[in-house]
Amino acid sequence: MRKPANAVASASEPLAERCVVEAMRLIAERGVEELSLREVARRLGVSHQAPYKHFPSREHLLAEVVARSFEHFAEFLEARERHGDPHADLGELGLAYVAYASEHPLEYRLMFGTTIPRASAHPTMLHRAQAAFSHLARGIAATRRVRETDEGVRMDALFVWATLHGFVGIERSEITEGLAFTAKQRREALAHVLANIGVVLDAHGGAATRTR
Amino acid sequence: MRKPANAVASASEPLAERCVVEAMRLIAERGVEELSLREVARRLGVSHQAPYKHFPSREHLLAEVVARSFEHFAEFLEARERHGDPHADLGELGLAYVAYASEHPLEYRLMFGTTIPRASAHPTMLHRAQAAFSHLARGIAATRRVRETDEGVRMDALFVWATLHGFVGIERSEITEGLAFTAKQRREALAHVLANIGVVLDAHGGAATRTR
DNA sequence: AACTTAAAGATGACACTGTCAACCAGCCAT
DNA sequence: ATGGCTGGTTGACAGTGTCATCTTTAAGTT
Repeated sequence: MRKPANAVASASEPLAERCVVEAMRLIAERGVEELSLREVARRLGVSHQAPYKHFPSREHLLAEVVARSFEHFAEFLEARERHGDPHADLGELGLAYVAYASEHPLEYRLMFGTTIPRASAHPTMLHRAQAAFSHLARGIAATRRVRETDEGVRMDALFVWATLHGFVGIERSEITEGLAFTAKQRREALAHVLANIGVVLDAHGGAATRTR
Repeated sequence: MRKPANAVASASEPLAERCVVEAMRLIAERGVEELSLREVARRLGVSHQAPYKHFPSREHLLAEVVARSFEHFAEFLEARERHGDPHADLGELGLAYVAYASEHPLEYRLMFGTTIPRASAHPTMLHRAQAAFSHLARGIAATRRVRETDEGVRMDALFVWATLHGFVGIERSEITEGLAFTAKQRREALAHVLANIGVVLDAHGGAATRTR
């Protein structure tokens, strides 16, 4: 139904796919602001108008790239944990979240930092985000004796997500660099934030994640 | 030393000031992506190159606008609280933070959502951000018997900031709309997040903020 | 087999952008 | 008076997204 994620953009691939791959590469090289349909076409050795046969506008191509990033993100989260113990799994999930943001800053910034594509216009993107959220809610619910749809679980999931998201967002925005935090302190900050999350989950549910 | 913040951009103002004001207006109207130095110049009835005498590039003008937003933000936070009780003040600070993001979404998004201007290149912007941060740290320190520069206070300030920032970021990004949260639940979510912050601060310092 | 049709791609044009270069009016200090 | 600096103008250039208009090529239909 879909091409495998590790497919290489060879000349035999359909142009739409090659456009997406090349766009991601271009963003990785020069940043999302520098993404240009013409440059994509140029690198693909194709006329500057060819991509328009597959994407109505630059924004639509960007939205497709963002959707891919969400997919990649979900796969990344899925690939971790599985320790058997729900509490440890939840801790691993938090670490994986931050690790992804740290290892793939471009894609993370694409997903949460890009204001260009209005989410409501691209439903598949929302669907992917929803999947990631219920992943988290499931992890929290597993540490208690309640369902994933439990009100408290959903509230706490929102809290955890907000905290992690906010942390990487602030760290990414280079503002902390102007705040006289050393590199060591920033690493400690992550541990501190995760520990605080543990405190909250501990207070609301069963014993929470251990920190390190 | 500085023009009053509510100054109107009349023709008698220096051009640099008028550029900033008009840029903010333009961003409010059409979004940050549509900001164009030429359009600013056009609306000011001045040549398209005139703004370049005051701002080396488009990015520098944007950085100045962001710096103003930080200033506005700090003033907004400063205008609240003052109840006498440090704990209540801290709670008010949290509410004010979220209120600002809700009432001035454009400026908030400018401050934290704009990836365009690399922060390190614009020191005044960083300085303003630092001021906002120490405001928060001061609020937390006031509830304990330690200084604003205390390590634990700074870590907790970072945590609080991250949580609030992440919350408004997620709420703003329309992702929650795809998550089947009702409007009432989202209001409750704010209270829940603030309460969780209170739990953490409570665990680390003196008795923390009350919720509602 | 001949003809129709629609898609995929190529060319060219237009309005718009940021930015570089050169030029010009004052003004202030020497 | 004159030379330089500051703030302003005009003109040009390379890029960009996007619209309109071909050309080719492949798939169907009769």
